[in-house]
Amino acid sequence: MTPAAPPLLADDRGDEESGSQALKVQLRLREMILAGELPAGTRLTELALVQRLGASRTPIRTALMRLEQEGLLTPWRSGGYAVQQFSEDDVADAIELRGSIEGLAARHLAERGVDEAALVQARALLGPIDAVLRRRALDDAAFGQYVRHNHAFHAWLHGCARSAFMRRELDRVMRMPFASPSAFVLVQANSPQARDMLIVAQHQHWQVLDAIAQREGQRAEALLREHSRLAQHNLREALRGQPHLPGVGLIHPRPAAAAQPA
Amino acid sequence: MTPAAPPLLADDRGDEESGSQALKVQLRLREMILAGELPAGTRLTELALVQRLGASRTPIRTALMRLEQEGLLTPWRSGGYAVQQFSEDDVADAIELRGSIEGLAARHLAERGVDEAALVQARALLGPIDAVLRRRALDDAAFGQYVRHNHAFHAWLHGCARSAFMRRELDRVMRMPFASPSAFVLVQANSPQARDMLIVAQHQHWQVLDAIAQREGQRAEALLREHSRLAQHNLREALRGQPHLPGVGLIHPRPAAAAQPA
DNA sequence: GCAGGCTCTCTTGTATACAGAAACCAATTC
DNA sequence: GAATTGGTTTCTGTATACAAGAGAGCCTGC
Repeated sequence: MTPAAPPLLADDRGDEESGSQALKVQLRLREMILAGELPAGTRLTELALVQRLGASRTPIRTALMRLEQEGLLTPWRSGGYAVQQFSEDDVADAIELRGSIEGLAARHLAERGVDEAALVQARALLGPIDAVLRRRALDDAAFGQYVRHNHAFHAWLHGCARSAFMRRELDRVMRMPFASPSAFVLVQANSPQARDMLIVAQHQHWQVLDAIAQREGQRAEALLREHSRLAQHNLREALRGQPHLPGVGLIHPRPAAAAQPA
Repeated sequence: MTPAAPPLLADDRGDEESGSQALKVQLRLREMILAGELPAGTRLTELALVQRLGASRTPIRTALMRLEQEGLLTPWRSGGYAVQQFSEDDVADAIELRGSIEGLAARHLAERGVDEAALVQARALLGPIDAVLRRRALDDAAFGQYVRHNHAFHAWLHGCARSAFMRRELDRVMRMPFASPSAFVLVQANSPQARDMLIVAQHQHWQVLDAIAQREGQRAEALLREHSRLAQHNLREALRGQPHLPGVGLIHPRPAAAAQPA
């Protein structure tokens, strides 16, 4: 489909060969989970992972704790972890929560004001998206570019928060499984409405920026909440249409969750 | 002041003698940090903690990772951790974020409706607060009771969320340093306005419940956002008046943060 | 035939040894 | 006197051995 990275989740800097064992295990495990190699509900025991991944228990333990914090693993009643099972409600709530928090951040920005330099910077981030969308038909590369620039715009918004706390939380919310601003964008890359949806999204981007510049806090907040509803739509499409995409297998359409004994 | 637990943060079930080493270390470290025994910016090395706390490196490592996730520790550039430094903006944003997320949850409840049984349960939680506040003058025990019941009411709200994801996030937000619904309530326990503030807060509790019952989502959300502003007020009072309270020493009044070379 | 208890195994929790990397200090040289 | 460079120290990252707890399965007794 696209070059390399699975675009459903924000990729932390292209998977490098280097890095600590713990990081390698963390990335590999995440990959395995999202690829469906480890289905939801699977119990993960440290010893089994030692054999399977070739690292010792210590870095594996570290990686497991990180992935639990990330939300991909859930604690097992008697220690250890299992692959998290997501309901459709889980993902919908995650997306709405992301919209809420980003909306809060945008309202802050509007109410407190931002310097012209930051606005110029943001406009420079939206420009390339306009350029990409100017074409009538979009290929996979174009969608990849959209995802990348979209990510950069949201990252700009996050970076403008006044407190380190808020920046951390916004970062967290963007890393949540399936709640990333670009989640499921590629789902219907080849559908006829795909381009139209990006057109709408980009329009919202510009309006958010305008609201911030005009210091219309309420409007900025409402816009970002609405913005996240596009992701909701994409999620529903992904579940109905193409349940084979990476990560979608973790989402159980109807029942909340049943396989977790604790 | 009050019986045992430091009421600034949500206490996870009164500190038990039992439990794993990792848990004991985690609780002890948190206590030391909030007591000011480990001032903001202090670097924590594993080996030093081995000597100081008597546990081995493994559970100490675990506890440090947990406390980082909790937000009390921040990563040090070359591995390890330092005690997190909070700016006033950090705490203000944390409180507002809590209000936003709780507001979102309350709106969901109102829009989707809750069964009568849950409402009865909630009213049963607010009753005791009414009883406590009926007295003209409140002693420390009364404030302690308020904190406990207040916590229970917010926990009820959180427990009603439809998705496990939302419940997890609400739990998280209540555990964030200084953002707990009862944070800083005891700050001015002996001030003349203290009781009045609790009266207002309790009024808001009832209105939230009413809004949910009437399925007025927007009203429920606005009420909980406003509700969190009481905590904002208490925070400011705490910083101005009594900077010796547990945990307040971690909050640096003006500058965002300077001591973190990360 | 069923229930209770025992044992055995599997898994995590804990302790510790070893290696590599980074920071610090001091000495030496320009 | 300042800067650089070398060694030394300290710290985390990793591997692994040991212990304790839970759970399953089996055996025995009723």
